[in-house]
Amino acid sequence: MEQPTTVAQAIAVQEELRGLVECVDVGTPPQYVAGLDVAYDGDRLAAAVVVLDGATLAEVDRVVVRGETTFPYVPGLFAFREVPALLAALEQLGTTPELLVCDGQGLAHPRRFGLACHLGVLTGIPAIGAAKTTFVGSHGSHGELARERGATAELVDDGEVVGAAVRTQDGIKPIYVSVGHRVTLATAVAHVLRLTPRYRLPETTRRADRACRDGLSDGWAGWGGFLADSGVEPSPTSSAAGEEAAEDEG
DNA sequence: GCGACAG
DNA sequence: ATCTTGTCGC
Repeated sequence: MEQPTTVAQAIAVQEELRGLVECVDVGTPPQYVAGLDVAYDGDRLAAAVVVLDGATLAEVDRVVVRGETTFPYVPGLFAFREVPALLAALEQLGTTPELLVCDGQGLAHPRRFGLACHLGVLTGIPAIGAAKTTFVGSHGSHGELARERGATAELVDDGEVVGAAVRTQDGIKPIYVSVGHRVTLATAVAHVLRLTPRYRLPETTRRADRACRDGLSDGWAGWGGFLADSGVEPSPTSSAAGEEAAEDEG
């Protein structure tokens, strides 16, 4: 039952896989870090995986696949909408990332099995969730997080610490980080801070967002199901100068 | 009971 | 997610 059709089936899958989440650090600091995101245009979609060098944040690989939606957006079942395309993109990758930075929640989910947990468990690759807004839980009463970059506050839901609000830049809205798989919350937060030298969102997320969005524009010339446009191509459009107007937010 | 609800 | 220009600020 890996490709559920109904809400009940999807919830059953989450209940079944949630027990496989590992909340511990494994391996060495990642050399390759991947950002994943999906963009939509009606029932069509483009999923992107962009791999960056963990130390320099330079892009080393990327894959964009296009296809069609197979599951509607249902709060709490978001993963079932994005996972098929993201897995297809990961398979096309010529590199093996050691960390997946997902655009959504990990354990900060009503059933403690958000997108990051789902992708982590299915791939076995350490994964973290980095969301722009909260889904469950709050941090208000648990001490306001300081205005400075690096400040954090526990994200608590139903008396349980499910993640952390993380201020990635001075004086800007925090993002919400949670464990996906094979990582601890502290390590997940550290990774996010290393990936946000300048903007609110991780570089991985920003690059993946741009990639899948561009993938939607590039037309649909007779696709045959998750066709991929991949490889390390000398970025023709985006260059060094004039990239100052790019803001985060969805 | 009513509203809120990752992207 | 997506609809959307100019504008304020560093």
